[in-house]
Order: sequence, then C-alpha cells, then structure tokens
Amino acid sequence: MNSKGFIRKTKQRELILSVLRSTKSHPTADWIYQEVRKEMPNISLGTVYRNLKTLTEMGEILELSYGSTYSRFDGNSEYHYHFVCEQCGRVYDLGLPVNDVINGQIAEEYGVSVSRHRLEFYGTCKACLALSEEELTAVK
Amino acid sequence: MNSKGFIRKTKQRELILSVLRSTKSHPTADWIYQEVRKEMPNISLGTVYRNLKTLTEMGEILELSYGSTYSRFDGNSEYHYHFVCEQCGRVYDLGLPVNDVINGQIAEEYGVSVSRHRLEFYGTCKACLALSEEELTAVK
DNA sequence: ATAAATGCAAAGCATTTGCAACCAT
DNA sequence: ATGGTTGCAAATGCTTTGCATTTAT
Repeated sequence: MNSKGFIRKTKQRELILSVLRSTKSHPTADWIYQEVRKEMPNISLGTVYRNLKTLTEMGEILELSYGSTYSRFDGNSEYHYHFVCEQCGRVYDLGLPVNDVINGQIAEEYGVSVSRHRLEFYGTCKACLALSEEELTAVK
Repeated sequence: MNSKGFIRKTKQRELILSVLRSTKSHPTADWIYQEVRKEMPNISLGTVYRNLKTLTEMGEILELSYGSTYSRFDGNSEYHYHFVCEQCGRVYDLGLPVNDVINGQIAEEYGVSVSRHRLEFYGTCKACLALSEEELTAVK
C-alpha cells in the first residue's frame, strides 16, 4: 500500500467511505462489501479490506472489535463509547462524553503513557427487550 | 461438550486451569498449549480450545479480546480493567475498582438493560518506555 | 454402562497477500 | 512514466468440528 509514499484518491475508497458514512450501524467488512457491490459489482473483497485498513490509518473511520471473530467499522472517527446488544449483536453509539482526564490518572498511577481508552457496555437493547416482552405476553 | 449434561473432571482441564492460574500474564491459547504440553505432551490444541471455552462458561476464567486476531485468557475471573501496551502487546491488570453504578445510569438513560461493561486503556508500558529512553541515550 | 471428553485431522471463516494488469498523478 | 491500487485467487492463522476412541462417573 503506502509505506512512505502518498495516497491516491480512488473511486473504490470513496465509495466505501460514503457507504460507511451513510449508516449509523457499525457494519462488518462483508456487509460493506455487499453494499458497495450494488454500485460497483466488480470490486473485490480484498480491496474493501485494504481500504478499510487505509481509512482507519488515515483516521477517517474507526475499527471496532468485539469478541474475536470479526471487526466492525464506524464511519464516525471521533471516539465515543458503545453499547453492544448481546441478543442481536447490534452496536449502538452512546452520547456520554469521553472522559479523557482518566487517562492521565492511570498514567500517573502506573507510570505508563496512556494514549486512549475504550469503554463498552453490554446488555440487551430496547428492541430485544420489547421482543422478549412480547414472547411473555404470547405465552400468557 | 455439555449441552444439558454434567461436566466431568479431567486431567487436561485441571492442568490448563492451573497453568492459567499460575501466571499473571494474559496468554493466548497457543501459549497455554505450549505450556501444558510440557507436562502432557499428547494433549491436543483442540482440547485446549474446548477447555478454555468450558472454563469461560463455568466462570472460572475470562476471555479477553483485543483487536480481532486472537483471544487472550485471564486466570482471574473477577472482572477488572486492563492496560494494553501498544508496543509490546502485553496486557496488565489494573487495580482500580470496577464502577458498577455506571451500568445502572446507562440502563436508565437509554432504556436498555446493562449486564456489564469493559474498559481498557492503551498506551506504552513502563518497560517499553524505559527501552525507548535507552535508545535515545544510545543515539546521543 | 453411558455419555462426556480426548486426540487427530480436516474444515471454517475472517482477513491478508502475491502478482499481473490498471489507472491516478 | 511511475508507483499506488485493483481484482483475482491462493494463502494465512486462529478457532471450531466430526469422528472413532478413551475415560470419568
């Protein structure tokens, strides 16, 4: 890719970025691939992966990893906290402000240098809570 | 494994657990495998993976995932925060208390149910900071 | 006796990579 | 023209799984 050189603008990367920017969900590489194919049927999965990596390095998007199976990507590159639904797997953005003061506290307490932190909450989302209520009602 | 049935005690699982309990590092499945082989040369990687999964489900250990490539395991099953060194990849336990109050706040604010959260700090650890200082000195 | 657990090897699956052709600068 | 980028397919690497055999209860 680009070890020291510059980065060219390509249709593929632009499309990938616009797809990612146009959704509030936090899609997987494959979802993005499927979506991008609708406009550019010949694009390859490898290109999607390469560009997601490039975009992440460029600071345009965020790569999220929950569990060890696959990554999700976030078109919003400003770090924020997430809520992960353990039932349906959906990932939601949280509005609460990122507490950066805490980084300094950790740095001081442990003699390390802290660049960032990540925080996620896990549980059941509104939609899934509603579903399980329905089920309860149905059983009644 | 055990869908509804009981769980048998096996030499393999006991050894895996004791290896994991005897280290403060947060080893990968493969590291554990190599370690366990020293005492039980015929054990298979599959067995290690199966038991790590079982032990996780039993609540005896913690499975950690940083990045999307592979899992690390923690012999300390009581949840705690971690510090991940971006230079050497080592994972350190943090002593600060887990703030469980915040779960309820998120639940209330977003109308979701929250079971847990995870928090990790990223940066450079003491050892790596010392190393880069050495390099600086050497260059001088 | 019986079903859980093991060892082995094959399969799975997300992601990466080598390479020739292509295209942005 | 130059070298970053792509499409394609093969390869990687961690993890899971099917199956015959072993072993704990």
